[in-house]
Amino acid sequence: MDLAYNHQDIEPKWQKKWEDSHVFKADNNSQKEKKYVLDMFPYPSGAGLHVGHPEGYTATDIYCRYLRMKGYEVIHPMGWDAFGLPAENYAIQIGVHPQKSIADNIVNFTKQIKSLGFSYDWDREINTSDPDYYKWSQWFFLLLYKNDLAYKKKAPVNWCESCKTVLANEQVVDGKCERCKNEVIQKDLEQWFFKVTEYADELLDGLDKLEWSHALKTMQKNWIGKSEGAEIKFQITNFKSQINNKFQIPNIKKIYFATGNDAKLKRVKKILAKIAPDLKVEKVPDYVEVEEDGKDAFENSFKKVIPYKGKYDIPVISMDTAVFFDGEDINPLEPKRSALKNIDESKLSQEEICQKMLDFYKNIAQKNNGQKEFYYEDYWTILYPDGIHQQVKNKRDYVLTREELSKVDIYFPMRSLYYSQVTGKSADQTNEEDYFKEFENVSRALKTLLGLQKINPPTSEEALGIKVFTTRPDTLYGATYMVLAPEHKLVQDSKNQIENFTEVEKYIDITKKKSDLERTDLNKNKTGVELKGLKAINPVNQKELPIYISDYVLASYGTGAIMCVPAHDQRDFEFAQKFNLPIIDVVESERKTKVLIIHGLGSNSNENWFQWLKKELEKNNYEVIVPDMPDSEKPVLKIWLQELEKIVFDFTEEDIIVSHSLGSSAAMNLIQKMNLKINKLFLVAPATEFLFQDKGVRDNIESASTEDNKKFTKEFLSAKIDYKKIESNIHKIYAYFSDDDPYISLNQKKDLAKVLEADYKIFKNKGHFSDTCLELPEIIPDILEKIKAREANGTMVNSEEFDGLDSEKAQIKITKKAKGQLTTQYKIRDWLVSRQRYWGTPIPIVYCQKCGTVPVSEEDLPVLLPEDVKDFRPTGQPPLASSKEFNANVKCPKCGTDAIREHDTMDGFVDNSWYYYRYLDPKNEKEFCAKENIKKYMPIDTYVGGAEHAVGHLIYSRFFTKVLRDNGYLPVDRSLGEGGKFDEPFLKLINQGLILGTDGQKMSKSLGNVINPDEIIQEYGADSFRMYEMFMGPLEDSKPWNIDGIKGLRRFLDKNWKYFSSINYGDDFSDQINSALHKAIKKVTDDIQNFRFNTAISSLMIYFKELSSLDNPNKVLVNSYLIMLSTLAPHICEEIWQKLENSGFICQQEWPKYDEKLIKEDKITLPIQINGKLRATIEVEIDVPENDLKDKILELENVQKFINNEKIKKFIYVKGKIVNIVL
RNA sequence: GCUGGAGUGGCGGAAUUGGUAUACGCGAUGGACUUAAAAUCCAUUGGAGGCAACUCUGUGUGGGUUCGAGUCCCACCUUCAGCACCA
Repeated sequence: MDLAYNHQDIEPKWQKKWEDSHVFKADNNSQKEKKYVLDMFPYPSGAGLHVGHPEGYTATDIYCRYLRMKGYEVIHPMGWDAFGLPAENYAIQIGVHPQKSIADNIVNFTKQIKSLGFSYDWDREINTSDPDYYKWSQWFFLLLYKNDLAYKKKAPVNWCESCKTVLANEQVVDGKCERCKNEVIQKDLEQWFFKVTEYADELLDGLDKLEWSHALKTMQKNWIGKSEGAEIKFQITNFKSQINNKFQIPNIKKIYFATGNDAKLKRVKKILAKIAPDLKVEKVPDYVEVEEDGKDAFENSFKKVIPYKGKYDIPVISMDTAVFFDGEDINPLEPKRSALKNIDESKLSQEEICQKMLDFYKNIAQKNNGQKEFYYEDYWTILYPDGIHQQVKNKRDYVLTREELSKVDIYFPMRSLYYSQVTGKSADQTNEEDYFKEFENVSRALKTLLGLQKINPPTSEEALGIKVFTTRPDTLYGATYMVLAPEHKLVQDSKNQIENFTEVEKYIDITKKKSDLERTDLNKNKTGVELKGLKAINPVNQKELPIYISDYVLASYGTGAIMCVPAHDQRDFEFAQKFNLPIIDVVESERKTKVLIIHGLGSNSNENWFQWLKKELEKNNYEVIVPDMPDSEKPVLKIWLQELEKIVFDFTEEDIIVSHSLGSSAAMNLIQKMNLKINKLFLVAPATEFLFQDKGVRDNIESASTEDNKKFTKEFLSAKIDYKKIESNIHKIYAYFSDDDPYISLNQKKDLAKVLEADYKIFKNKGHFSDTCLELPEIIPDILEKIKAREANGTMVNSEEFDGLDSEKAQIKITKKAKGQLTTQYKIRDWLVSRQRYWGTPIPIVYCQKCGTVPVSEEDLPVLLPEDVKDFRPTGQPPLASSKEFNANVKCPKCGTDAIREHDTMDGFVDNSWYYYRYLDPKNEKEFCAKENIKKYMPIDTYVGGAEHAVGHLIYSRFFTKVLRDNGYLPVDRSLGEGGKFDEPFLKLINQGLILGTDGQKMSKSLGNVINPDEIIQEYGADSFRMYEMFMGPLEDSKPWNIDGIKGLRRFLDKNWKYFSSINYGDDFSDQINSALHKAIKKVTDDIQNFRFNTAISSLMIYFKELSSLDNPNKVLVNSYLIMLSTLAPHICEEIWQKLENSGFICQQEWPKYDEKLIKEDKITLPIQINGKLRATIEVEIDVPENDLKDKILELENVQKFINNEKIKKFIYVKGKIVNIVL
């Protein structure tokens, strides 16, 4: 055997041998139990591998090698997340095509990764930028599209007019473009989204069953951001809706309206004339009224329509007008005919009838197990130019089931087209003015109809008004105004109603220009504009509320509008202060606010204005404490503070301290010492250390005080005060001075007020606020002044019949009264997947003149990314628009006419949301992955990667997996019992920590502290490198790189090499070393299973130290050890294994087992404590009984010494652990 | 501001979950080998005191629970990460 350990020979040699023998190949047909261990695949950047990458890879590699030895079929693949911006930016900079640069980078990465000896199954390598791969990314897009989970909508983006491009948030600096310094605007652009929000609740609940770190789970929880609350609608007074939106109608030129009712026709025509003047609306010429004779007629007509749907591909539109049951009309607008006919409707408002109807309806649905829903249907068809029509009408007693409804393309309620929700009358009887009041509903329905989009049926409650979401419906009586997001639809819709619209528009413009940073940076400084001319009505007390717009309300959360309760919400409070809006308390604390009054030198509780103030405040329900301070003629600060601490120990941020003269100094010392956090501090003629900075004042004190006074005052005031701390602990400080105060100069007043940021008042002729000052009325409003919102729960006040109720209990009751609904809101947004970039997966959509947005059919996938794009620079057009190849010969998959391709590509996160499925079947041309392979290997048992993907990749992947589940692509999971489907891709997830630079900072090019692994592997070898990275500390922690550390591990391997070069298998064996071996096996096995490699290594070192004292060690002692070590340092162990003339690969050996009996020691060193301090130890049998032990211990010299003839109170003996003698 | 982590020698970090604090490694100091250096081997290494046996002290700070606390509870300080007007 060679004397020198030469890693440069050994490592490549074994890497080749492993590869040639396919030892790490995962067999899809294996009968062994599987383990899927996955690393987050890297983006192959030009910079190459960085010491952070191999940390996670080494951990999984050790774990996989262990699992294989344990007899599992381990799948452990590697691939490339190759699409992404850096390659494209590189292309812009250097001019190398991304295809080329990525291919080069992959070669380099592969070389680097392979040099570390990882046990990947390279046959499964994937590359997301490979057409064979992204074909299936496109397939996923179509899957989502089919499920209504992919949609296109306008979204605001940062747009630079001069560069003609979308900018990322980081590229916007001070509201200006980073490059050209032009102003950046918020522009609405059509973007593709994935509806992650649909699964928000499930993504949240699913977290519970995952073995992820607590930190990561809470991160996802926060990101999803569920909050429970209520949706409440505020009606708007004097609102006249304006028609100011003209819709683009791309592919419908004429509509036939099938009706016998001329009033309806007239109404529709009128609306369409305004929103789509070019569209022709006609009555179906050969229209025949269908008899109103019940179910059969409707069903027949319904059936007649369906074939047309297939034949001409006509969208069939169904409209709900009322709810029916068993032939009984329960249309609330026609109550006489309804199921509610026995209710005396004359006493009920329309809304109340609606509520009754809804309850009635829910009741029925419940009786039917929710299976059936009941709709009364009117029926429409719309026709393409010169197309065919069919129409069914007015089947008043038909019960339409959900299945039937599903045959219809578009469904939406359109009651308002027929019945006015304002007047309750039918179309024929409603005058035009009333009916335009409902324009909102009607035009929306028509817009949907003409745009051929599916929408959710609006609820019957959704008439005019502002809907808000609130988590505090209990505070509804305290709402004093409303705020809309500047982007709120109502603002534009009520343009003509708003008297100050120019001002409003200006504000909207300004907020559009604000970058996100600006919007949040200035978040204390609230801005906004009132919408003059509009008022909202509080649904519980009918009070009129002003409406504002402000950018502190986000359009993208909740309903984009809020009710504002300044008394109980800090943000609303700040806004209300600024705009002078009323603040009404509706939730009161159960505890009285406390006020402590501290008197000054030589004074007491009865003097001056204190008792007066006490009485005044008690009238206002405050609890006032005025203590007599001890020895007030000769005050000692320490003693005062002791007294005061007893009083303020339970003070909260609600409470107040009023202090006078020397008492102010005591108050500040008290606050500082106790770190007391209170609401307000009043400093009345405060005597502080400032006093002595002015000679004039010093003289004044000299002359006015007795000798005793002087001495004590000086002492009292000499304590240092940390004004900054006091200022930060108190919400507001008030300072009162008098112009003729003999002790305090004007300068001090200013200095003190400034340093404390206090509100200060200067009174006339109040002296030192002592003898002459009997009352101080000015203090009352300051004490009563509200300076922050009280957000806690409590008891209801000012809330009519709810007064006295617990605020939490009032939530549901008040919501009910407001006719609101309990709802849930999420912070998570739909996932914007469009990128106006080249290097990504093309979105498989075409736009057809006739058919609109059409998905590319599956058999035409992949839509290839063209190679003839030369210029990647953003020009306003996405790069794909400039490709000839890409845009030639595009036909509509539906009608075959010319069409235009979607030019945006997809976010790279789409590609990597499903890659772990592709590994299971990387070459499959028919499916993204064969079902049986999913069944064999999913879900992933262990997933290791960086925490930076906590909320992106990990949420999106979970989302994709849930979509697959809902579409039947996931097989039953054995571990979840019969019929159980797995729907979480990553059961256990481990985030490796960062490896920091030697300076303890994050590695970055600019800091020049990046460590290149190549050189280190070159010098010390992959085995040393792997072991060092694992030995640095817990995998999940961040820790700095230290080159000296690796030397220690190299030293350890050198010692191993040297030792195993010098020995032969022999007979050296003892119970002691055998016990050590079994201990090591147990520890290493446990540690590897729990990814605690640092301690595994340390126990191997400890064992090796013992082993290496044997000249001819027993074979088991050596081989068990080598097998364990080989997971960490595979190359050197293979080499030693071979040199010791063992057969086969060490990586294919069986993992050693341990015997619990051999680990147990019969003798231990028992520590002996006296009064909890270690005083002696004793060698004993492990389970020696107390009786045998006690005397022995008491005889020990050191024990005797410490007991020192004292009585033993207690003798505690924990078997096998410790003895503690209590004296 | 909110949420979640983390604070242990000169450094990276251990501590069987409440039972001898500082395992293992690095560094440092002393010694051996060497003409010398490197490498290697041996010894020492939390702080203070003592010739020594040994004693006191010590896990961010201050309290508490316990026979016993790095570990549990309360408050605070520092630090890292994520979110950030989410109604």
